[in-house]
Amino acid sequence: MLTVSELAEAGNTSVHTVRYYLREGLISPSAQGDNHYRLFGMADVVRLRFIRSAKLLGFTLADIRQILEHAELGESPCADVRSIIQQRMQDIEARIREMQQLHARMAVALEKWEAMPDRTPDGNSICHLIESMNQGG
Amino acid sequence: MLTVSELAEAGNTSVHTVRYYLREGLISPSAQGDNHYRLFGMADVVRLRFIRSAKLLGFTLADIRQILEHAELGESPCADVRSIIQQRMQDIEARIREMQQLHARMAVALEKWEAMPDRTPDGNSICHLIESMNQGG
DNA sequence: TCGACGATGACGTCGCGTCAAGGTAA
DNA sequence: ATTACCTTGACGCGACGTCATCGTCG
Repeated sequence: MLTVSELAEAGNTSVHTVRYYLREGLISPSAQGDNHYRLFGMADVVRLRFIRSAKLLGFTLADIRQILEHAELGESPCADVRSIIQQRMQDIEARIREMQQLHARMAVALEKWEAMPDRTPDGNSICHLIESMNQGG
Repeated sequence: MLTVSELAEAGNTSVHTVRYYLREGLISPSAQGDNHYRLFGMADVVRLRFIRSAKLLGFTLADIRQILEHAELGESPCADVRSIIQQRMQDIEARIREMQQLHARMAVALEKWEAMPDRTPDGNSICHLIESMNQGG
């Protein structure tokens, strides 16, 4: 039987993550020692590794919880898994596009600012560099 | 003099955002009515619009706080502004790369899974689709 | 009188990390 | 006795959104 830190090591993660998953009910100890220590077996290692693999593949913990619940009922979670990851891929694509647009705005600003002299703030503007982006683009 | 909601409208944002900035001390009311209402003038509108513009350019609120503090001391924040945005651009680039790598892993997984049949979980694996990614790539 | 607005305050988001105060193992 | 580990619990992050409860305006 493994302790929390041993389980964390076996699952290639941190004790904080393991404790968080315990709090959230994603994993639960297979046994309790007389000393109140939580103890885990190989099934728990398999489960933790599954959770970590799924996270690395882009599933959220809410996704993983749903998959685990299906699996515990003896149902195949495969259909869920395939449809969830398609949704997550679309999420990621949208976020990448947003960040690329932001990056483009930043590049435009920086290029414009490099040719502008420094100035102290006055009553009309706080930082003329930033305020210049409102009209100019 | 403007109320919170009027200020929010003038700054093209929400009352929640304005109240958050008030809590954080990024803006503060120019006056108080007898009724405890917070009242704002045109200088506050300028300040709020500045904050919103800077956010849209990719500055964090901590960045903006620093810029505002320099500006309030009468110093030019231009050097700060230019160096901060370069840092934020690097941050964004790193995050975009991470998300692109994640997206690539997801695409590989999905393609592999489309050819795999559904299966119910057993003692060895919770979801063979996800566990197949550990060894296979 | 009533609905839209104002105020303060606490809690949720996501996935942990950090810190505190204490008990236990070797 | 020391040190590293275990426990529970609360709080921090970023930038707000949401909900609750209350007072105020028109």
